[in-house]
Amino acid sequence: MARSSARPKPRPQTELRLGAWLPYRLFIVAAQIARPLAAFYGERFGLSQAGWRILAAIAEHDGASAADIGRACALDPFAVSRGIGQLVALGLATRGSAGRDRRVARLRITPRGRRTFAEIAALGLAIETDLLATLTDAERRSLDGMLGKLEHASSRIEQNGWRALAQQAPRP
Amino acid sequence: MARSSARPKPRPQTELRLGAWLPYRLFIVAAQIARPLAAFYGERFGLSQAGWRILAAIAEHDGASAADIGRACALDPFAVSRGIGQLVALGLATRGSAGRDRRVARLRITPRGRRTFAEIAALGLAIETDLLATLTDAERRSLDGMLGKLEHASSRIEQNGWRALAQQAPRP
DNA sequence: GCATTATACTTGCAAAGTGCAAGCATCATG
DNA sequence: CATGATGCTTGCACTTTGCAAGTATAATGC
Repeated sequence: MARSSARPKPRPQTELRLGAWLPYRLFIVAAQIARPLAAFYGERFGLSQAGWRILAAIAEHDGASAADIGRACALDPFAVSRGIGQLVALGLATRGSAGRDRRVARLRITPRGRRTFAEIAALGLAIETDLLATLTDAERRSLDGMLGKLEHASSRIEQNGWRALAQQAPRP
Repeated sequence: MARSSARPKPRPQTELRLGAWLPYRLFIVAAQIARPLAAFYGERFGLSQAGWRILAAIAEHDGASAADIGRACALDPFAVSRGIGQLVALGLATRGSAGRDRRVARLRITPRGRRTFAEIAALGLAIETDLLATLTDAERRSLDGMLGKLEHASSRIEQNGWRALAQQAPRP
């Protein structure tokens, strides 16, 4: 534990207050945004969250494999497979075969899928614009870099698991 | 992507790329943090996410009612009731009755609950410290205000529902 | 006072989601 | 061409969630 002398360096908070705890605050924002959007694509198109994410992924990378998609939208192979099934059943995507290796799926978005995506994306962008509008210019400029760092750090945390964290946690 | 021109208006992004879309990025960070912590309190204490949140809430506001807790940690009454049941079953909290109105529950944390909370909180704070350590001083200073604004904006978005957003979304 | 309505929380059950073992088809290797 | 690896899918048990209905208590109206 690094204790710095003169200035208040990275605050070494000693108690955890839920409402002030960074992971909780991030979770709340993410959840509050996700719910109305999920209500929209759920009611309107019968899509699950996985379905929407995969649709966005193939809208961007048409012809991707299931593994590609899993990487692009942080879903495990089971969730990807089921989400694809949903998209195919709804007529928003088609399963094809990549030429060389016939094990890998080639996911193609249909015209209907593209229209559906555009409709959800419009709402999604409206939400993003709305959120960004509450920030100052300076905040908007710093947001991207901060999120990048947080993504990287949280990815590392997840990778290492809680046992690694238990080391650096002060003994209770 | 970020273009500094003469017109510094909020960028009107026209396409949605999942990996660059603010709600998705927030979700990923929140999920990547939540998973290892949930694995910890799940394996070690048999707590669910709701259980952990409620435990944190009563550690901070001992003697709160179920409704208070719901407000404090963004859970609906059903989830609160079940979470409390879990905490009581694990011996981490007790259900009592508030004097005046015997409908409202008075949730008290037990000594065991407090020790459990301290142990999880230690990990939680280690995670937070870890995350904050990747940011610059300036970023850390602006983070709190930004999260406050995002919390407020996302709360409003959820309150209004998707129908309100559909108005301001560009027609697809 | 006593019926009616409202509040605070709980319970039960069905639907949806998740995790994981096992399966199938295909490809790569010795 | 047998063996094992890979990419994806399916089945099944388990958990979580959403919601209707239930219980107990309090407040309100007549």
